[in-house]
Amino acid sequence: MSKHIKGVTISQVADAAGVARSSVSRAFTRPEMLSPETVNRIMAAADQLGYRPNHTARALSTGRYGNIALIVPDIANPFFPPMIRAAQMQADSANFCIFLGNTEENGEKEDQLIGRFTGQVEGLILASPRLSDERIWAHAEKLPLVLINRDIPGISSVLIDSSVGVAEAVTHLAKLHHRKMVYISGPPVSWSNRQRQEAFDKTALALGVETATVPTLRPDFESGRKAVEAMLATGATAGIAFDDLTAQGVLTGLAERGISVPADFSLIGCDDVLGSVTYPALTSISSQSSEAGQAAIALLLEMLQTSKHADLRHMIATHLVVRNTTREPHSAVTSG
Amino acid sequence: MSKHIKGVTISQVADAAGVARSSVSRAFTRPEMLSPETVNRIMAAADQLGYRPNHTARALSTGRYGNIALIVPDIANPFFPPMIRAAQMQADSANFCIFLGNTEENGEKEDQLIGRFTGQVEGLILASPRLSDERIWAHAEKLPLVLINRDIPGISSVLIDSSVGVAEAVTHLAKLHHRKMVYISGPPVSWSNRQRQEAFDKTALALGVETATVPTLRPDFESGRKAVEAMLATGATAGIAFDDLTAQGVLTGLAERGISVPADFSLIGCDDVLGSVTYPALTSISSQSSEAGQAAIALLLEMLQTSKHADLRHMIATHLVVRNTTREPHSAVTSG
DNA sequence: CTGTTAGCGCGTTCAT
DNA sequence: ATGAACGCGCTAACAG
Repeated sequence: MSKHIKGVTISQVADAAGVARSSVSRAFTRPEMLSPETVNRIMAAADQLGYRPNHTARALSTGRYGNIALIVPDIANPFFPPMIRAAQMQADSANFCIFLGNTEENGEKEDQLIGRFTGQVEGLILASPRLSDERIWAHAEKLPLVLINRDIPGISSVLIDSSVGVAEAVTHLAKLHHRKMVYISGPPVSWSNRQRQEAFDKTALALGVETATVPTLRPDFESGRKAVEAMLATGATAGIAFDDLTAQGVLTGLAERGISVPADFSLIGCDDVLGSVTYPALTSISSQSSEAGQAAIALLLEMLQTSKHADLRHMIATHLVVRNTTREPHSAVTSG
Repeated sequence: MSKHIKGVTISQVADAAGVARSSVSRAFTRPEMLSPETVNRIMAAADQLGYRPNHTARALSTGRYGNIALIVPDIANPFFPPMIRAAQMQADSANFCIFLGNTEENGEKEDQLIGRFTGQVEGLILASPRLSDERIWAHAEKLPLVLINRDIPGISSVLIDSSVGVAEAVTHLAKLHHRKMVYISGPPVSWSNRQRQEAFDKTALALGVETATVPTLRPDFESGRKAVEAMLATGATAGIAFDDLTAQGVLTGLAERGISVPADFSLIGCDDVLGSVTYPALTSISSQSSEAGQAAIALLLEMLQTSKHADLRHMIATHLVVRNTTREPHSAVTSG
């Protein structure tokens, strides 16, 4: 019980205003219950003393913490900042504060962070969690939980349906006469990755084009760069990367080997977070991560106001944005 | 006092283990005070019931919240994510949680957020605050506070000293024989902006080159794009933008007008957060925002452990990274 | 309308 | 080594 910076308490205000503590409390939460006169007197005393209601004490008493935790694998991945920003704004408008957690793509750290948040959060948002279904279920049992980019029965989630976009991408490449394509994959435990891989395989099969898959360690620039060798070894003439960051790494790796894009190799990214800032401007599968952030908070707030364990779902569409990293392969007959 | 999801309390564990509440408390905070035997018994009962100490109740009792608030103007600005990430990791290693606040470049919102955090954080980190010195002083009086990119007497801060980098940039351009340069400025209340503006003016004056300044509304892509017209009207042949985002907007605005970089105009950014992903690869003034995030938390933790209102300072150096957006102007005599 | 009384869940003296 | 009692700052019943 170390003495910290003197926080003005409700009692001091009560004394100064000559009323009971409860009246001060009411002045701040239910002013309509008090006579305007006393409210004024209390408020005057309050901001003259510089009183601010103590969030923690209030939370302990009401059971409502007014906080939400948002946990992401990697803040530095450009997919997340817009999501975090949107979540922040949505939470803000409901007077909620946001705890941010960064797991470094690590499931254990995720668990650890969640533990640290329990007892001060009303709900949890897990974006692209790397945790097992079982662990997530366990957490959802103790706390309202909304997932982003992960589909688990019985748990609310916001899903970016990239299957449509991936199908468009594969079709686009097939139309350009690519006969063999490679998928540069993301984290194996990532739902988005599995979804993209499946859409990739399925569409390719339907169109009769050959496929290959190259794994990466993490969805980032370096992993993409390092994947280039294995990627080229597959003999594919075009590739779709798990995300834009990986694609950007691939782009660099190819340039380092003197392989020019799109002349010698066609590449498509995912998430469309780099916009047209890469060179060549990256063809990518667009999703709105900001919408996901906004929707997740909205869902969670809705769950908080009603029954805890609703199983709501919010889908977000995707589509292909063609820019300058795709073209016909050399082997193809120039069709016009 | 609505009944929420059954949180296992210390009393339930105490009953289950057949001991007093205080013993359970001790088992979690001062195990050495108890006999190993009872500790075991308590722990067994605890994690059999799924008990987790309530962060909030503990905070109220000890006065130590274990939380820190980090407030930034715009999460989506690529300067901040690395900073946030580093801050997060540093806080993590000290078992602190991080509240994230996004002010949308708005001073009032900043005030409002700080208010919402009081009573649940032990300290505050304000990154590139848009608040007045007076308001910041007021806050610092009630709470340990560390600033990033803002220099106020008596308040601890982490400063990215871009004056060296800016001087290098101006010198670099002058050596290329540019005779008139323009500074595309950032938010007027931004300390970094003032610092960069001053270094720009001072160095230019010393080198005898003409200068001009063009204001922008916000440090983002759109503002940069819109500033191009005014920028060109100055007749300058080279420009230094407040940050990379603005520079990127300028780059696009120039391209839209058919003005090629660096052939027709030379451009330098600040922060070096876009790396070589722009085209042409942007020459920029490098700073390590991640170091700032890490240092700010370290400073704050240090302040928490000692006297509250220390006035510490941490400087971070910058330097020019030359890439492909600078060249001699047409008017210059080709020197070799 | 307003004051009085009980807790919220936990840490911490003070006894034992 | 352990238990009983009090308080952190605030909200919420219950009176009046």
